[in-house]
Amino acid sequence: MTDTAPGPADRTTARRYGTRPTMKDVAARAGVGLKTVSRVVNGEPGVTPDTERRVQEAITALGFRRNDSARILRKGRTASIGLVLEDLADPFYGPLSRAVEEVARAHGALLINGSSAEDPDREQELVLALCARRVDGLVVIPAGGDHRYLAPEIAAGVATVFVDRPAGRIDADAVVSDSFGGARDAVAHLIAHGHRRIGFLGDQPGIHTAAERLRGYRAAMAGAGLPVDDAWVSLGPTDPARVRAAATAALEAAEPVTALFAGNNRVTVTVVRVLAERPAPAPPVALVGFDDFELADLLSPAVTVVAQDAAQLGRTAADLLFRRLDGAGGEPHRVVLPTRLIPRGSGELPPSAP
Amino acid sequence: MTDTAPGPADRTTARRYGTRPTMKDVAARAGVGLKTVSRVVNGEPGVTPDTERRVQEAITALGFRRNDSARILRKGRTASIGLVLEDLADPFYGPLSRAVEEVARAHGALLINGSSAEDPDREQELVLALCARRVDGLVVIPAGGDHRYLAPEIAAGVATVFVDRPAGRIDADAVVSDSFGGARDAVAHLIAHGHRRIGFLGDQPGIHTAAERLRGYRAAMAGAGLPVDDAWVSLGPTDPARVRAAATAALEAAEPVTALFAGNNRVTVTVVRVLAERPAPAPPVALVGFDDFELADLLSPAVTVVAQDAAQLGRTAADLLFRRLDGAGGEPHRVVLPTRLIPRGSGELPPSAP
DNA sequence: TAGCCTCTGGACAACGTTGTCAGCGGCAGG
DNA sequence: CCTGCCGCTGACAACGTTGTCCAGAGGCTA
Repeated sequence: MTDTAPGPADRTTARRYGTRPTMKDVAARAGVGLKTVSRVVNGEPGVTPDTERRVQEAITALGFRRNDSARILRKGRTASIGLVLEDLADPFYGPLSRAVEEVARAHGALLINGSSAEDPDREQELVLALCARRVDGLVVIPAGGDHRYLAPEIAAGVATVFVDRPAGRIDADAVVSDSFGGARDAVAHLIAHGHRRIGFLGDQPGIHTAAERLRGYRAAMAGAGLPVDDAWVSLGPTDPARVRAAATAALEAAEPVTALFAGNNRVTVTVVRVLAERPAPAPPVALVGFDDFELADLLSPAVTVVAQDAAQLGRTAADLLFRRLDGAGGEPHRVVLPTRLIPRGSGELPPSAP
Repeated sequence: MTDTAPGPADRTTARRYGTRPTMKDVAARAGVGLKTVSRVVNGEPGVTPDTERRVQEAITALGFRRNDSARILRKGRTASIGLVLEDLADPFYGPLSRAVEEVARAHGALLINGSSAEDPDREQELVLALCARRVDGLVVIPAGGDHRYLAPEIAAGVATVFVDRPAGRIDADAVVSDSFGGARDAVAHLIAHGHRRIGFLGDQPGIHTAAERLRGYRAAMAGAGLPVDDAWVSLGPTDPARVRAAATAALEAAEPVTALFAGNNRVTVTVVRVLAERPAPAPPVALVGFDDFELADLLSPAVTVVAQDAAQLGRTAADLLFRRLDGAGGEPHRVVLPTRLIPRGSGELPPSAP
């Protein structure tokens, strides 16, 4: 079958379509040995300028490009790292991914990435596929809560750093934001502006950051001696329909909230929409969102947020990863990056009814 | 050196840290042949349930994971595609990248991506690195204007599809939006609302889409018999400082513009800021932006845009790529996706002075 | 019981590269 | 003139997997 494929007329260089020249071909054409070609390609010393020139000519004439799969197989290092995140299309992960890429690039590595879509099975599938590719290291934003499946890989030498959320049921490096503290600050900010009935709309409770932010919310409320009505709190998927329903429920509860704390940027955006769409006589509702987002300052009112630096998160994780790859040992690190409250107006609205 | 590394005490399974078990190890432990392990790992038929069980046990006991580098070397296909774009952190490219990833996933392929940062050299470096990895196909958002360096790769069988902008100086598949038509519609819309002095702020003129949008702008102006003042038009990098300066220049020209057409989402966002910051007595200025963006509808005024579907762009390109990989031949395709004008208010403001 | 067929399992080469090692000149010193 | 060394080059094995091919066991038929 392959032999019957039409090839170029030139018998001496006849190759099937899709078959690339190898160092052997280059060596034959240049009239040198295989290893000499390897030396030239890798810039190793010990090659006469004349020989080198002949090899270079053969390389360009044949359009040779070194096959890195073979190189990787031989050398054992792939010069690539894997990044598993939730959704590349989420504006929170774009900058994070880019930051990881830049660090990788500085270390001469390529980035292979995949979206888990917040599905633990898909996360595992992706991670193991990356391990099979023998990536040198992994940066993982966990979707699942159990990463014991990674233990053999880590033991085998795949450096792994978790970002945004810690690993589940194994001890591993992690770089996270201070979700608890940020959430507590956000809610305390609302309380300081006179609110007593504050709602919390968050991501799925299984997600570590969501749970931490809920904990921060409860801590702030408890700290101020305020009760929390079940109708004010809702955790779940961040699709607009669910968030809309949850926001509406909190706003129309028997004891309606006068302020909302949104657990991440997806939720915040939907809440902004809900608040903007309320019919005219509705009283203004205060809002603080976790995660900054573009144009938050140009909405009216501008949206007060607890900002975390996604790029910094990615950079820190990647730096840690490469330090591990360079041989840094020691116990797993847990790095916690601070968050920053940015008051812009929406969080400073007074409660509409006492 | 390697032999002096501390290893586990168990001599029978002693391996250097970082060395993984191979099929040979599994075969030895299970007491079967190498090929039998291969059969089990790949789910090939012809293995008794009992043998299969023994092999599976050995696999889990040793923590074996197939080395895909070796597999790739042997099989010739990598089941991975490369995506080279400008900046993963740009909200336009996130969804595009995700869409490409989903299509790749449906075909069992991984996605390796890299950001060119709009630097032609970096683009070439990335593309060639991906070719050396023997990706099966490439999706490229070109930064440079000359892709002749890719010709040997394409000839060697690397399927390549360009997205968002066509390839330069080679004939290749491309999937683009109708920049010219979209821009013409946008400007025509402003003209229909009474504007006669309309500015255009675009990306660098070397970028195909920027040039096309400029052409659309000029076509619409010429079509309405309107003159274009040089002070109204500015193309260049999209960093906020430059865009601010350009916008200010157009707004404070001898003949100030009453409307602005922004050439992409980065520019639009900065223009929105500039307009929002103008001191009170300043007359309102109409605005239409190329590219939709999140929350555009919630600004005041809401921003009228020419929307292009980034995800659709990516999906279409990836579909085309995999069709090529599945053997679809024929001349290079040029797919042009339509744009859609979404009136929201900012484009419908009347000119402030006749 | 001989012969044939099926089914399972294993030996071996090959993929394209790099590391090791040995050979072959030429040149300087004795 | 011989010895030893050095600079350049190439032969060969190995990396871990898969495809090809063959051997042996066992069951069936004649």
